[in-house]
Amino acid sequence: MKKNRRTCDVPDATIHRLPLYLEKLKLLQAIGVEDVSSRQLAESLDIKASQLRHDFHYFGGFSRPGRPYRVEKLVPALEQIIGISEPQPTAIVGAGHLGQALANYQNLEMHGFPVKGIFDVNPKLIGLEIRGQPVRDMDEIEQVIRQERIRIAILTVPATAAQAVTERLVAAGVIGIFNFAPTDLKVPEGVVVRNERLAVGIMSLSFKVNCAVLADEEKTLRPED
Amino acid sequence: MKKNRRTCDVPDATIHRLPLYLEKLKLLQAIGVEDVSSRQLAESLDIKASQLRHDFHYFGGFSRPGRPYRVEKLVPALEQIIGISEPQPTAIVGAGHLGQALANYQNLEMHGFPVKGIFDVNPKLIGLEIRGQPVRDMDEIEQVIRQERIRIAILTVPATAAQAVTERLVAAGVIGIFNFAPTDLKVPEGVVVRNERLAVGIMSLSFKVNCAVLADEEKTLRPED
DNA sequence: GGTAACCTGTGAAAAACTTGACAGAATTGC
DNA sequence: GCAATTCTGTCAAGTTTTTCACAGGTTACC
Repeated sequence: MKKNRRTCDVPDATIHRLPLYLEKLKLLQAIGVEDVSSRQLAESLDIKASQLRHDFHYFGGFSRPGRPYRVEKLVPALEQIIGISEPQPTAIVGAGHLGQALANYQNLEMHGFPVKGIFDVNPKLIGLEIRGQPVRDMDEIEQVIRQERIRIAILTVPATAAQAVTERLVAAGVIGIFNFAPTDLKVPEGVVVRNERLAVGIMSLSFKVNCAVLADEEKTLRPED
Repeated sequence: MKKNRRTCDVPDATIHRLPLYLEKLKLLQAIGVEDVSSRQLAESLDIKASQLRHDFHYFGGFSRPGRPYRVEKLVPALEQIIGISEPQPTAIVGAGHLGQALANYQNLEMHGFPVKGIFDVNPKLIGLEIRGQPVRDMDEIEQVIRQERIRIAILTVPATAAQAVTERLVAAGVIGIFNFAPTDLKVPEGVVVRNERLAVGIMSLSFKVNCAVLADEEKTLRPED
């Protein structure tokens, strides 16, 4: 039991670094780099090599000891760990400005999340084509989710609609929700939600900016320190 | 010295929770709630009350002991800590799909970040009006930043342009950058960058989804556990 | 006025995460 | 073949963050 669960018993902090590793490795792969040591990779990401090795250690077997990592092996290994060895068909629910922007964001597909359905309730948006996909009526959502075997949905609907839409998504088989609506979602066990609050992001930036300003003012006032 | 620095010597984890507290408190304020205890507020955010009190303790003086927090006091206190007592004029650089989506996102202004300039190099976009603001030529960026005293910029340009644009922004006086370009920025000391990588977000979601699926499969295979 | 019910601030304990240190493996140069 | 170098896996130490526990303040009710 323990052994099989291994890949999941990983700290959040590590999980958030895995995509960074993968991105950097893909970049290296693209320019033809074959080997990379923990030190090189860590330095380029501005973290400690020991941390990187520690992270990889949760999964193990990425390299023979004594030799650097092989980019060619590491990329598919990380892809499998992250769950994108196979493309993960993805739905975008809510075709407002943000939904459209994400649907246009070609990197989504490049990273393993091809958009297989875009949905909205607004008749004015239905039928609009975005990168080859039509915006569909919400009525079709269950059918498309089942047909395309969509497990991940990106939620860009207004906060007021978010919970109701979530319930439809979950009922139809979605088990991962990337939530851009500024509200918390209640989901049954086994369904994963990741909240992406842009307002929260810019506010924490603002806090740090404010601190930097205060520190600077202080320095100016008392240069003797 | 120490005393004045107090508000900045705060763990990152706490910083990221401050906006959540503020948001929830504003919601409470809107429905007329006057008092809120650490337990109530914490529960609604799905964290421990002790953590909330500990977070507030970094700043101190939010309440008289023995009595719950006053929403009316807490909201402006948090706004000041976060640095949005006064609206923070903000620029959006890059008026592609994402830039436009953010410019349309009225919550930005509601949260204290009025958009005072939208910029792009693409002549087809220049002149387009978004919520009362025209998309301006990048040539005007220095002038507008100085005139509007913009300190925070949202960067939604392609990765290839990001570093060059950053340098112009910093030279003109921007000290906080909310970076949506999938690349790391080099900035001088005193300038704060927050990277918002959508691809990273969806990949960590995918990892957890994948784990949930594996755990589920395992349970199905060996129900005796 | 006294007691019970809440409440926060605070410091200490516990848990989680990061970093340092080093054993042992592979390679390179001689 | 051997020494020097470079590398990972691993565990222990160090640091940070979260949680617990409780002292002391306030109110409400009897």
